[in-house]
Amino acid sequence: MKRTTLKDIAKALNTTIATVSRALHDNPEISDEMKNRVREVAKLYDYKPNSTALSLKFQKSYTFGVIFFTLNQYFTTQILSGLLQEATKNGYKLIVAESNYDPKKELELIQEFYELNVDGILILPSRKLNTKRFELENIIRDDVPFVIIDRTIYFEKKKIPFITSDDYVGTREGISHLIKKGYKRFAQIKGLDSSSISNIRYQAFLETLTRHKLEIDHRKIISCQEFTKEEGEELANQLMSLEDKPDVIFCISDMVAVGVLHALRKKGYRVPEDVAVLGFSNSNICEVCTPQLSTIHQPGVEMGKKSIKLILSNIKQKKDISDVKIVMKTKLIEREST
Amino acid sequence: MKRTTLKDIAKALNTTIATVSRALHDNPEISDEMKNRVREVAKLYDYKPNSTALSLKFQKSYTFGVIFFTLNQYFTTQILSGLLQEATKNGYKLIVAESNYDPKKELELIQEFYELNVDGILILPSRKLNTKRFELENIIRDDVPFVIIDRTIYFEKKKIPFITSDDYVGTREGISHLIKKGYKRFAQIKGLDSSSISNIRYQAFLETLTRHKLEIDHRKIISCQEFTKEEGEELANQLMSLEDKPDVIFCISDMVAVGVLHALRKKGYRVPEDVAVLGFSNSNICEVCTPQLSTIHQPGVEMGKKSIKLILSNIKQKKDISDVKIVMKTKLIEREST
DNA sequence: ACATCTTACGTAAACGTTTACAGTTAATAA
DNA sequence: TTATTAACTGTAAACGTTTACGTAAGATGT
Repeated sequence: MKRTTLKDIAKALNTTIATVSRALHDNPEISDEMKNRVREVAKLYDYKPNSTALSLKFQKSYTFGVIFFTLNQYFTTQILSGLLQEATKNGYKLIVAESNYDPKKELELIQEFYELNVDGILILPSRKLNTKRFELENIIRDDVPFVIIDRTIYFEKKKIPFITSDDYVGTREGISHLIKKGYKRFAQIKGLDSSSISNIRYQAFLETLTRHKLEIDHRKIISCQEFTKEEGEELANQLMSLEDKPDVIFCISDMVAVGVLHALRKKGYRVPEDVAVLGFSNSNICEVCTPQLSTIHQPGVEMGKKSIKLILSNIKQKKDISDVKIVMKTKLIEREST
Repeated sequence: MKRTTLKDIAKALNTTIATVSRALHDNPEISDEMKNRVREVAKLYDYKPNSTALSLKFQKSYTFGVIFFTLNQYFTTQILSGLLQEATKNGYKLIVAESNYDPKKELELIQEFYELNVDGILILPSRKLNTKRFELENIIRDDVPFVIIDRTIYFEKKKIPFITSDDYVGTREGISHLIKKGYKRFAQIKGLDSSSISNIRYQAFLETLTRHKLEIDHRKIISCQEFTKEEGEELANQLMSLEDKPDVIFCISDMVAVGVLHALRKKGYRVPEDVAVLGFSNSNICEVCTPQLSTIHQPGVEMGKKSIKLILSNIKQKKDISDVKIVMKTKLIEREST
């Protein structure tokens, strides 16, 4: 029942593990006859090298650690799929962990990954991790590649590569398209101020309106916390109770946008005639809701793949990736809600 | 930059690694003075035991391998969440892999997991793996616990524990509730005949109708393959083109049900007045679509947790789990579509 | 005939741990 | 005084690999 080892094969052939190891690696110092005998026995015994021993020997695990703030979103699972595809394709495994938005847990998980001798760490940090940026910076080791996905965090001393979607351009395209359609009174449901992503979209929102000489009404720009449908409903009601009601509600996430749609329907507003609603991410719910939700597509799977490629370029080709900032193209997806 | 090892500490204190190891394990044979000195240096050097070395030594990795047929469904990611929570809580890691419904890949991944010395394997098998049951049976090793999630596969010689949701009772509750409401002409969109899950729901569907003396119209029972929205639309159209149109469409998944809803709306049928639609799983899309989808809740997170508990009961308490068949309660969730 | 070079294999150290067993010293008992 | 014991620490093997180095035998060159 025990796994067969080099020792077993050596014993069977009355030779040493060194010879067996070399034979299996097709080392030129080993005679063809011996190689054949070794291979035969190896096959017979179904020999498989012990990867733990190899890890110890070579000080690498062929494993990446990945931390998600949640796996409960379509976008994050798309990233996971991309990561898995590209990792397994290259002979790497993924140890997956979920931080549930807890920055302390995120730091702990990073520590744990180091103790596991992972060959690299990828993280989708929660917004809150930004507040622990200093701790994060101090914890990150220089000898294990580190990649930040879906967020941009800048540090004092260290340079850490990140990979995001081009939310700026995505937002600009979405908003300017709506402007062209004649919408004028733009509202935004953004995230908290501590979120880099939210801020980028906010900036793009503001600047696009400004460039088109549209007035910006700051009472129409509000923040949500949990990104839930319920919150979307609540905030939509809040927005529609303004005297000057918006004719566009640009949301931080698709789920929030769905909440907005529901609230609008309940109040009798027509979408997209009275109010246009624009989501973000292009998750699977966009085609499910009524009206179907226009949104800005983030290429989750591709981001995952690219992240692995990035980290592998550091490991395999020894490329310095500390300066890399990958920004992946987004795409406006027009459906019924705009 | 290198990790500090026992050797480093030993050298610093001019002693041996054995003493250091013992001191760190609070071995009574070591003097308190030595223990203190060792601990001090260990702290100073930020010593962390090398888990790879421990894995090699103890022949365990504190790692489980998990195989998903897809991570692109709400239900499967819920299971993943549950698995992760319970695993990390117990100091275990998860290596995650996606088979993308490819039975060959599933078998390969299992092999790979064995080579990685995982302490256990959990799998959500694709329906197609059933056809490779023989290969699967032969590949499974007796010394590494194996758990099947969300599917029931019976083998010739081996006994493998599985954990599923009680789809039989769930279906029965759903259908009989609809019967009570006065619906009479039941249609089912089921999966392929090779799917154990689909068959259980099919049986429950038939038997519930029979018990209530309702006629079963086999033209109203059709199969889908990909479980997509588009397929749901197509099959709904097919069902509604029968002379004797159904007044209930019971679907194999929520996404299929959403497709059905869309098709019905396009054709002008009212839901739930003309046709009731019932999904399965209670995924996040149920509250998103219009009308909101009634469904049968499967406790994904709990199933994940329970799976880890099960496998740990084998590992830690040496319980024989080969006979275990866990069937978790489902729950009818009534929303607007019924 | 002798040095030299190949060829083919063995020895042993290393990766970082744990732990059975073997010392060493000092204290205690006879 | 000497044997016994207790308290502490060191030695070395083991987990399964890889690989620098050593070595033996035969082949080649002069």
